Amino acid sequence: MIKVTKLDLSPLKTFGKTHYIAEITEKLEGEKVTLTGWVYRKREHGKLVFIILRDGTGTIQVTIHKDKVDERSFKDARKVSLESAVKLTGIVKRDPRAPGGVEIQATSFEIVSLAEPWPITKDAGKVFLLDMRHLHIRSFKVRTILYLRSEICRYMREFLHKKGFVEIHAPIIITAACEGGATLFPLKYFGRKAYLTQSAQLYEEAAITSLEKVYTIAPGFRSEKSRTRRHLTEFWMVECEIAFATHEDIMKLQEELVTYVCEKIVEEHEKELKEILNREFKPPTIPFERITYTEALDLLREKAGIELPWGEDFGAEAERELSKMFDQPFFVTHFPTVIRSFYHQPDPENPEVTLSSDLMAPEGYGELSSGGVRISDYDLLVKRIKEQNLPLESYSWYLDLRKYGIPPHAGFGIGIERLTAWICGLEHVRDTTLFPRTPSRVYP
RNA sequence: GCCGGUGUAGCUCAGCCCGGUAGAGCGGCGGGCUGUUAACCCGUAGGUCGUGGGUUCAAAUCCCACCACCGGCGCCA
Repeated sequence: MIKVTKLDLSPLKTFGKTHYIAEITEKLEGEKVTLTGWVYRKREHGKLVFIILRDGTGTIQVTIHKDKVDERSFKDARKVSLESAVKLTGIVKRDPRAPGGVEIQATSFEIVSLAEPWPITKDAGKVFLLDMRHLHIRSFKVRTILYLRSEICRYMREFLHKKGFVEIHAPIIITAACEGGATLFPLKYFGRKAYLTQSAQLYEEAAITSLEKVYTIAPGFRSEKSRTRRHLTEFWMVECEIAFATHEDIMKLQEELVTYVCEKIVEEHEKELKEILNREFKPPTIPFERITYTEALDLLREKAGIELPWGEDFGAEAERELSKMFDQPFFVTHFPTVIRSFYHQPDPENPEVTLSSDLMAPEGYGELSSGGVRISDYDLLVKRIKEQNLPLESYSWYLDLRKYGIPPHAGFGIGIERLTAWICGLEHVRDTTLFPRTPSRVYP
């Protein structure tokens, strides 16, 4: 039997129910309870019908004997189809034959909403399940992932508020690229060109001059035909930006944040992780190892036989191999200036590299976050924008910030789907989303 | 955008090489069963074989084109 953990079930009970399934224990033996939910399994045995009832908190076996309920209840129980919404009343009974040792012996049973034959069967393939995503999200596996994603976000907010961060909401509709290179989704905006944002970062850089430490949990959009298990066209990030911060400051913050989230997940949800997602997960310990980009190239050459010229970004294989060399998250720092976005601050000691870092997950999961120090100097920023052939006029307000007292500042963005996929041990980031968006899928 | 693969019943697939009346399992529907654990037993319905063209007496099968999707690469969170 499945039971969720750490969910406060007391505050809201509706529709006449007396309990949620997770609350039904041996201690309630003999008590009369009313439950609502969905038919998860059904087995008919003539005068006896077994129903495994599911609600948002778990499952429990219900027995409906012909002789112990009224005629209409028994008729409903025989007729009811999988995933129909139902309401029932019965007595809690201990019975070793029941899964979990406790069952409900129904005294009445009522169909609230009769379902058509359920299209999802044990043979369903992954494409079909995505087509049926609106129905498949009822499964315990999907439910658990979506729930843990919610918890991951809650823990991130919890942590950031403890650290004095202010949550802001940056615009989703924008007029210019946040970074060069990546393609934006265009849209019509009353006769003008506008786009969907790919990052809140530039707006956060404005916000820190008011609120000092800000973060946002928001979607980003990339119109790239990426066909990988790490990309979606619509994805969510937690992005932090801090005034008067150094590169080391944001790396420390990231390792504390990620560790906090992982510890809380294991502390409060290890059972679901193990039993439903089959995931053995150990929270990382601080500090995370830091290696420079140049050291990473050496490691790849020595340990994986992958030879990359200095100044070239890691490919998928290199990133995966590097990721497998560690057993907990680690930072790769000081990426070459030529492969980083225009806003990254070059290292004053060696302008060939930037004060930037990617946080990498172990086990082949690869990049979780990307961050660094932003350029505060007006002239340098103009130079970098020109070097990357970006339209200067698009960035005029962003450049303007550099004229009006912007301090040294730094920030980072963590991919929520990637973090969730790593913690839950999933193969594909799309499995962490309610309705994934990929180049080939905008429906359902 | 590039490389590889797949497309046949509601679902998962076989049949294709070697052309000759379209198959299985699961699910559905009808019936039976008072202890099942994604029960079991009996019966039954269900198909423009991705689309278009070609070869042939005959095409799911051979040829050509196109489309859709999957896996990987590139791009990145």
